[in-house]
Amino acid sequence: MRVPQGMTDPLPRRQIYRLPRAQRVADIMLTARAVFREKGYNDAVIAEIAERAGVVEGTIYRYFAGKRDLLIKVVEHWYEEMLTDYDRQLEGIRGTWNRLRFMIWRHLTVIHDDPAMCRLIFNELRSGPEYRETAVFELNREYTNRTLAIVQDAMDSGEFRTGIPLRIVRDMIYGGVEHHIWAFLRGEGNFSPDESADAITDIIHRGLVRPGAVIDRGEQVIRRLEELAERLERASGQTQRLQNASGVATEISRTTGKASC
Amino acid sequence: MRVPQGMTDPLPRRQIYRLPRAQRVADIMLTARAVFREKGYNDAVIAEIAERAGVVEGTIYRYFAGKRDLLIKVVEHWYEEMLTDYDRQLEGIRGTWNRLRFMIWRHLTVIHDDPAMCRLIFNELRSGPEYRETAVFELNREYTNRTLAIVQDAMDSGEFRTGIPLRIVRDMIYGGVEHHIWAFLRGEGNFSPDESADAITDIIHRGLVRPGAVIDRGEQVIRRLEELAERLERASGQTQRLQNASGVATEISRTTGKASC
DNA sequence: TGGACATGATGAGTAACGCTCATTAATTTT
DNA sequence: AAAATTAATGAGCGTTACTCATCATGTCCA
Repeated sequence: MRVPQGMTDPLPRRQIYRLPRAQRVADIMLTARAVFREKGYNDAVIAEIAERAGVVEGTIYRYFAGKRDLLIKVVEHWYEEMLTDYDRQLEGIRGTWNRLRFMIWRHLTVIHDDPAMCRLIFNELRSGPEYRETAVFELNREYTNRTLAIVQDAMDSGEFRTGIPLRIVRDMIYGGVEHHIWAFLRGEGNFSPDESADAITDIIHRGLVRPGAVIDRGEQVIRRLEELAERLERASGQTQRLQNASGVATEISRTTGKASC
Repeated sequence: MRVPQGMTDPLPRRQIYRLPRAQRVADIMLTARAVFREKGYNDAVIAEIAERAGVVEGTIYRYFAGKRDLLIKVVEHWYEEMLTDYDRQLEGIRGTWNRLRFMIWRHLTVIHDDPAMCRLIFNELRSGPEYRETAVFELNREYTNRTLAIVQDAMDSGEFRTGIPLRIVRDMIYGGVEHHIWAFLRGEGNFSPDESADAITDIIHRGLVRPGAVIDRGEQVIRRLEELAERLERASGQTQRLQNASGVATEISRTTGKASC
């Protein structure tokens, strides 16, 4: 037998609070961020986000096109927040090595401070087919371009040698960092942003910097021999070329020997 | 009105073929590989794999613990296949630069030849929590260790400076490659394994090689000329020339050695 | 003050999908 | 030929992202 239809408790539905759109969106995004952080994208459940945000599932779909859209918005918001003050900090740093080091260190530090969020970006967001339409993509582009500008400046001034595509430099830096922090992102082990930044900057810098002001004669000879070898390799298949190349090598090496030191 | 229960067609169930376990597993894995390649992990549907393999969903779960397990088995199989002949190829290459270049080039080539499969590894498999228990993880370890052994050898011989953690070198190489091929994996644009390998090897090598001042210049010249000789030998494809090339190298080294400081 | 209106919020319902298991039938053993 | 074994089936279940008809609340205006 049920409770008779008295005045009391005809509708067990709880009080509904209506909030302005902006407030609701902010609430949901904050909760979603927390849940995504804790569970990752796949294991995060919309129902839980809804409950913790104090709404019902349908409400979320009123403001977000779907789970994926929610992820994107959450990450974009975090990313924009994260990039604040970036340029101002960089402005205060002089010297190619220091500036490069700062960019690398900053990147490492962001990851170190919020691995869960970075995991979302690296593992989930960036795999998706819509990544290029994302604000994160565009912001990231600008961000890495700032690093490349440092390299370009150094090339222009003669400090770095030219001929290395900037794209490769970018890949080595950011790819290297990413690979480096991979285990940490998975919760295995730790790393020091300072030490890692030193090591990575070191390799990159040495890989790009022009050898000592005076290029000795030996270096010149070797370079020309190497170019020659490349040409021979490309045109290889002909045995008779080898003979020739060896002959040339011998001849030049004599010069080198004399001129080195 | 239904068909009366005559002798004809009482069970519309099709003929069931029972295959030996190994055969079934192979069939399913082959089909699964195709579907995963076409759709990616998330969009691949077990029902489709079953249908295309000529079985029913339940059959797949008889041989695989779940969708994830199926992915892992499929990728492991591909990976093992892919690593065949690896060591034998490397054995035939001399000189630090060339050996490094080969490792990088090989990696790039694998990706270039089967991007869909690599996408599965990079985006899906490696994100999962069970990656470290995977055979792919272990194989990958060995694979990268071979690269690090090359670097270590160069450090031992004095060709590379020491003090840079090998881990960082590994990160720069493999992270750099990965970042480099990212757009390609997403189906945006292309890349040349040859050119990319040259550029990446170049930065890494220069980043690690000991500056001329420390090691004596003559030694450096000799080493690089020796590498040159090796390259020329390979380019010619003639074994008998080896004698000749070695002779030249020796001769040069004598000259250089005398002249160096 | 009260009724109309716009819209925030609800929650029951749907489709898709991974996965399970009792049942069926092909194959082997006795 | 019967019994035992086990590959294979397919109906069904639980979960989860997502939809939509309905309801409730705050606002505006007569």
